[in-house]
Parts: sequence; structure tokens; C-alpha cells
Amino acid sequence: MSTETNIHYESRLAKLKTLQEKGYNPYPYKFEPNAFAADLQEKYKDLETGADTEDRVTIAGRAMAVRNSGMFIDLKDKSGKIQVFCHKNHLPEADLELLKCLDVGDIVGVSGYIRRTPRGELSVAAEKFDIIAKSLQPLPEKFHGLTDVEARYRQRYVDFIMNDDSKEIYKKRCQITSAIRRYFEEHGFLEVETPMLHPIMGGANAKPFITHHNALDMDLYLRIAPELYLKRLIVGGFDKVFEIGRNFRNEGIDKSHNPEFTALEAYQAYADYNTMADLIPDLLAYVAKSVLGTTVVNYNGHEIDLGKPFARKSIVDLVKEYAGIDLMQAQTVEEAQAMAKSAGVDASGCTSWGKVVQEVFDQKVEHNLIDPILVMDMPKDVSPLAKTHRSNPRLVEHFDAYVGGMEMGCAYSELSNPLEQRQRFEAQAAAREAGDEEAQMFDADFVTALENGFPPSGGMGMGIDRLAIFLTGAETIRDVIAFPTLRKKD
RNA sequence: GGGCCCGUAGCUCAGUCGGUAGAGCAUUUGACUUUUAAUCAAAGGGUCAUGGGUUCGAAUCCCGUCGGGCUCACCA
Repeated sequence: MSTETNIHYESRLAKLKTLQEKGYNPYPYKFEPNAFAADLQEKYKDLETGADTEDRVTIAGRAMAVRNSGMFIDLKDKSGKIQVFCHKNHLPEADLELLKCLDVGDIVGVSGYIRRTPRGELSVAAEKFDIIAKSLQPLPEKFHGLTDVEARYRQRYVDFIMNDDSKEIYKKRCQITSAIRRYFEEHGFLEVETPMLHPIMGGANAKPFITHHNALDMDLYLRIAPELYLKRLIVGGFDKVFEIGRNFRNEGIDKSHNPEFTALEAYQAYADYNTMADLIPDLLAYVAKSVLGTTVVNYNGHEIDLGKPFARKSIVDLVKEYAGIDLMQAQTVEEAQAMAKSAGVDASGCTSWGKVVQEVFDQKVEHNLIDPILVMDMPKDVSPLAKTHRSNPRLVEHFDAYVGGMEMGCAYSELSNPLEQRQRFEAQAAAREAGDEEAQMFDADFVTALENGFPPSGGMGMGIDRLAIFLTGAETIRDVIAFPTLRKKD
């Protein structure tokens, strides 16, 4: 961990003072480059070794390496890297003096002409050199870089400076969000914002963060999902809406879970989950194509083509296929648990038929779902906000989308009957009463909203961080979040 | 939260059986000057995460605490 008292800091501070004593400001207001490293590398890729040009450019970036006492500087800007060549023959005396105060990590601005050195390195031969941000902290060693996992996340800016992979993954993640926005806007959806402070938590089963509003003297939950508010907008006549935003869940942290994560939810009136079953694969293919340039994704050694139609199978059929038991034959929890046991799954903790189905699915099926698939028709009791299945009252019209063995998103035919919604909430409240901390709370105003007339609608949700993991091949959710949650250091 | 493992210089890492704290890069000084992890010479840099214990003596052994990793549970 860097401190303010190490020898590097002292040395850099002394150089900063030297600069200031000379009347030089190493923290100017503005500097305008007119070229970027990657563009220059491309434009001059055929320039012969040893050749000079008359072409003059101004570039700016971080000095990543300094050789021969400043004669050669590797400059890195947002686009890439280019060498700066500082020779006394082309540089004013004052600028040569500046080089004595240059450290690796400083941000510099350089004007000069393009040449390719005899060793074949495209360079800007400096005719004007400036330090435009003096860095007081040493950069990690150039060869190994910053590899300490903790340091990488605690000082993510250093990680991004040193590790191009980290930067590339985060950049792609941002492009994914952008592509999702574009997709929905192109399809007539309105991007909306709904509260993150909820008086009643709803829309998902999860443990919440609780905070307090002083003036109202009221506890509030950081939202676990925006669903119930987005549906209120559908009632209000916004027929196609989507929201991209943070959800907060007070649960464990691991490779695929961060306490705050970004979710997409979209709702479309006069549609059902079949509409969403068409939309989700289309969306995923669009995003992959936008960000990766192809629908074919290599993930964990598997080649997955998001451009092909997604399989659709019911969860009960999948359980039958992978666990060899037909849970539709079980009428009670006990029968279902017995069947689960015969398939080697301990479902003794499950309090309902649906939870047994879910448990067997989690243990026997989920990890096998590498190719994209929509797992259709969930048990009713695990999904209190979806419409009862039109052909089976034990199920709801709810599917989960799996890609690469990860649950990527879900969709429902949204429950629109206020009376049924009230009953489902009552069942959840009873489960909550019985000790199920994650059962949903009764939201009376939401029921009132439905009583005002909620059109038949399809809705979907997707975890953007997980999608980013899948599309970038990131090893952990921390790599697709700029500043992942960490324990306080002190 | 449970189990296992880790924490030594700014960074990347050695440190044997418990016996004076090490290297490379980085820094400083000097040399060199069309280098590519530039090179050469020299110097400086440490509360060995932290607090206790055992011991003549602890980076090393034991216990607590803090932080991290893996994993299980919970979960998207």
C-alpha cells in the first residue's frame, strides 16, 4: 500500500518543488492533444525504419517508462502507446531541464514530428515537452505490474493504469450497458427512473439494506428490485418502459455476487412472456454483436452462439431429463421430497412443492445448461408476481434465461389480477411470518395500482454484471465493476 | 457466517532447522547516450499486517485481532 512517507513520494515532491521554484506549473488548466497513439500507430504503420516525416502532432498521456534519462519515454493515452523521443538537438534548453524532474507515472504533453527510430519504434520526436500532471505516487514495477488482488481493487485507478486487461473488461462492460439502452430505445421503450429508497421492499426475494430518513423519521429499504414501481408506470400508461440501475442485496459476496449490482428490467404492455422469450435472445445477440462484433462467444472453453435460436424447455421437463424424476407426479411436498431423495437430492428443507422442484433443478440441472436455454414455467409458489400458467394451475408463466451455465435473466407474463396478487402476497406474508426472511412483503399500494387496471404485460429482468462476465470472460464480478465492495481497511 | 490458505522494501518475490533482513525492478548519485524490462558503478530504503505468548534469542513456533484469497452456505 502506498504511503505518503515513502522515499518515492519524497523524491517526487522534491522535483515538484524544483519545478515550482522555476516558475513552472506542473498542474496546468488545459492541454489539447490533436492525435492519439493508436491512430498514429495505424496511420504510420508503413513508415520505414529510420525515416523522419514533416508531420507534426501534439499528444498527451502518462509516461509509463523512461529510458536513457528521459531520451525515450513510453507514452500511454486512452487509445494505446507511442514512444516519445527527446533529443537535445530538437528540444529547447528549458524543456530539457524539465526532463530532469520527470518520473514514471507523470502525465506529459508533447508536440513534435513523427519518425520511426532505427530500432523500428514509431516515435514523436519532441520539439515541445511539458509535464502536465506531476504524479507523487510510484507506479508498480513495469514488468510484473500490479498483481496483488487486494491492491488492484482497493486502488482500482492503479489497476486501470497498469493492466490493460482490467481496463478493456471495464470498457466492454460500459459498452454493454450502452448497447442495451440503444436496443430498447430502437424498439420504442422509454428509459425511466424509479425510487431506490423503498418504504416496502418488493419485486424479489432477498435480504435488504435498511437505512433511515431523518426528517420523515422513517426506515427505508435500498431497493432489491425496481419491478413494482415499473409496473405502476405501466398502470399509468407508459406502455413500454425499461430501467437500468443499481439493486442492493444484503447477502454474501463471491465471484458472481456484489452487494450492489446493476439490473435491467423492461416491461411491455399488451404482451406476455412469449413476447419476452423472443426479445431476450434478440437483445443478447444484439449486445454481443455491438460489443464483440460477433454473436459467437467463447466462455470457459465453450463456443456459444447467441445468434442461434434459444432452446425452450420447462423446468419440470429438465428435471425429468437430468435427474430422472417427474415431479409433476408428486402432489404434495412430501411426495416431491421423496422423489428428490431417490434422485440423490436432499430437499428436506423445502417447504413447498415448488421449492423442491427448484432445489433439484439447482443441484442436477443448472450447471449443465451451457448452450442458451429458456427454462420455462416455474412453480407458482416460488414466483408471486407472475401470471398463473394458462394450461397448468401449479405453474406460472415465468422463465429464466440461462447462458453458459449462468442465470442471466428472467421474464414473466406479469400477474395483472389484483385479487390474485393480493392472495399471493398473503401467502408470502404467511411464509414470512413462518420465518422465511426472504418471502416478499405485502405491498398494499401495489395491489391498489393493479386494481386501477394493469394491462396484460410481459416483463423481463437481467443482471448486467453477469452478462458482462459472460461476454468479457471476466473471472469475477469484481472485474466488471469499477469499484467493487470491499471491507474497510482500517 | 463455517473450513482451508495467505500478509516480508513503492512493486514482484526469496528467506533452509528459531540465530545480525535478502534479490530484481523502482529511488538517489555518477557514467554512458538512438534505447526497447536500456546498460555500467555505487548508495539509500524494513514496526517482517497487528497485539500478546513461548524462548537466551521469533519474519520463522503458539494464541487473539485486522485485511485478503479459495471454498461451502445464502443469493442474481
